[in-house]
Amino acid sequence: MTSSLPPVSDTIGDIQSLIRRPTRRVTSYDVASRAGVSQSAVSRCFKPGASVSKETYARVMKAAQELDYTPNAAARSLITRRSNLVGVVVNELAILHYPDILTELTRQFAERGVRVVLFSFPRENELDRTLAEVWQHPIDGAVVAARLSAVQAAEFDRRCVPFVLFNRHLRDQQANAIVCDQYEAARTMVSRLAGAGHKRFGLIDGPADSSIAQERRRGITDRLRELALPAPVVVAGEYDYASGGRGMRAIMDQSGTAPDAIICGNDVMAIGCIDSARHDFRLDIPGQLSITGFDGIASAGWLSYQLTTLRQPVQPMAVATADMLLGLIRSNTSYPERRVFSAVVVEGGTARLGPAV
Amino acid sequence: MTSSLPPVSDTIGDIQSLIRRPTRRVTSYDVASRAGVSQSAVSRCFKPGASVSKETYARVMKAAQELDYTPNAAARSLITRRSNLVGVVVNELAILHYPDILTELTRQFAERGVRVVLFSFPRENELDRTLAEVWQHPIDGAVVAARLSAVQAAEFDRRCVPFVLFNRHLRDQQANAIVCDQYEAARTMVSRLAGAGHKRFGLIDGPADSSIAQERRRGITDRLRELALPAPVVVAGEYDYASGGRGMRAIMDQSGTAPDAIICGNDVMAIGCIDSARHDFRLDIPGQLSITGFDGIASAGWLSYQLTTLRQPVQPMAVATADMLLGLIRSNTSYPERRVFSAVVVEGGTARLGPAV
DNA sequence: TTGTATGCGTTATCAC
DNA sequence: GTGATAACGCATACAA
Repeated sequence: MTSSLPPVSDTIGDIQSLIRRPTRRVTSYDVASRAGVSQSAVSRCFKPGASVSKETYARVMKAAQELDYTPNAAARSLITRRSNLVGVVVNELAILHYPDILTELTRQFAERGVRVVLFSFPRENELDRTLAEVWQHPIDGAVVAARLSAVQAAEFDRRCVPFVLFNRHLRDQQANAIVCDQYEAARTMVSRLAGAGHKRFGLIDGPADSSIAQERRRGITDRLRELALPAPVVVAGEYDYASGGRGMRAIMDQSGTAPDAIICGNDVMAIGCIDSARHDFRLDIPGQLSITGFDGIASAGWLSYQLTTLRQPVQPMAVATADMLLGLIRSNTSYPERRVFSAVVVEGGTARLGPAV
Repeated sequence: MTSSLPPVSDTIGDIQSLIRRPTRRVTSYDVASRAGVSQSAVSRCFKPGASVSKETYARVMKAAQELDYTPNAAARSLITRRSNLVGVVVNELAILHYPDILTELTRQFAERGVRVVLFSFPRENELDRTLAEVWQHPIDGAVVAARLSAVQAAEFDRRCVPFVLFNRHLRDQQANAIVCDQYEAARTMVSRLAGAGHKRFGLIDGPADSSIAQERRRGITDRLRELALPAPVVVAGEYDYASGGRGMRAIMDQSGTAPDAIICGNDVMAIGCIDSARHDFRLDIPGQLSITGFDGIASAGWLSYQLTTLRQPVQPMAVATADMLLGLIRSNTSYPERRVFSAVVVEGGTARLGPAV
């Protein structure tokens, strides 16, 4: 054991720990010399399907443990061209309002030996800056839950970074995507509400730059038209709690009276809408007014709300996302595919619904 | 331009995009030959404070843009020993119940040119497995929002991975940490409640393995004792919504009647507690019962709750965390320091409080 | 300022 | 099964 090797163990609370020693990193050579084998033997021991004899393996592992050796990730990925890291590009608001998605994606990737690097951006128009960051980091692929332009998508291809869109489409272009069918979900909700006799609808819409909001809105208006019901009163929202209350008041302002039902672009706004309907207008929900949301977040189930909503199957979608992205990374080929999941009606207590068809 | 260079541009929707070409990556050599300079010149152009002539820089950047060149992160970090990646080790539940922390940390690190790799774990006893993952990845440091044992902390030191504890302590040992003073916060809340005349207290405690819960509990019992008030009725909770309702019912079971005030280990449980108090027991909050929480999450402010709670200064804490960790990474030295922030009382509408001292 | 040469710590390709 | 040896793509010391 030469003196250039780092100490094997360290006393806890040692004075040395105050000043971090510029200790040389433990490399596979250190392990090799300690175990009395070649460096390549050490390398093989850390590769899953390699051919090493039992005893060599044992000696190497013993030495490795004594030295606290872990293969250098940078060196490894330099040669394997794999970092076992994937980027997740997502709006900050999405994390705050719907953390389930990030949590589930992280879990699914982790179960497959891959870690998530978070690229959150505050506003959709800062996406370019965020993407510039993405290229600087050693990721094998990316999950993109953001409105990607054709140019931005092309850059992923040029840089050979496979990606899967999460709940987004690419206009006029194929791309791998995992989506929940927002259009169908919206139509379903309208049908169920209409089935219970609701005729006059309000809509607290999501942000203009949200493609999800657009699809939900389109589904609502299309279905209402088919049912020969009047077009909804639409007011703008920003997906946050305050937007729900503002939207409720705006609808009352415009209509003078409450509609039969208000469909909100997401659960958080629906909750804000309920609170405003109850506190500001003393309305009985769902007696005088039905209110529904989209997403199926945890707080939608709280007793004070028991929101009637459409739950996105987050877990299956995350599984599909991880499988698809890792498939792309491993196979290197891509036949663009969209996997479409359906939302599930949560029959809460904030809306009168007709029977499921 | 030799044929081995990747194509500069690509037609969108091209059939080639269906089968991802195993194109060679663009390296600094490609840029160098295109710009007619040496590889090291290219390298220097991508280093902030390097000495390069205006024209060389311009030619290199032009070539780089034409080729879509980005320095290979793995190769760079192999030599610089920096990945510009930090790990965040955190419980999944924390993300779901309090996503603000992760969002704010990610934002603060991003503003400093560093990205976050997420290491979430489902249960505290799976931390070891998660830490094993941490060593496999090229991170420059870590934020640890988990109960670290002395052995686990020592491993960070041995592996020369600087870390900052977030809202945790290390028993009998110094470590860098950013914390919110939970003990003080708990005492403050008791004082304010006692100041309004509350005498009989209930506590819906956090999980046994949560050090935050322990401190909050200790603050509560200590302050009650000092005020010569009876010890609180304590029931266990798991930090989730259901625990709040269960806790409320358990307290009623044990006491037969409602106490004057129930302090909940976090906001989510407080919300569950409020819902149960109102729905199950028809209690007026805060008329018949005061209920308080901890954290200051977004939904605590919703009209249906307007929870009286203690807000953790998440943003300043995240700033401090980023500054401290990056300082440790850059300086390589460490004089263990704790930066302690105070929680702020949010005078909501779910508790009668005495005057602030 | 610029180019040459070297090394970072692995994995992969060979002979043996 | 094992050990030399050659990449991987960059940053940097040093010479020019």
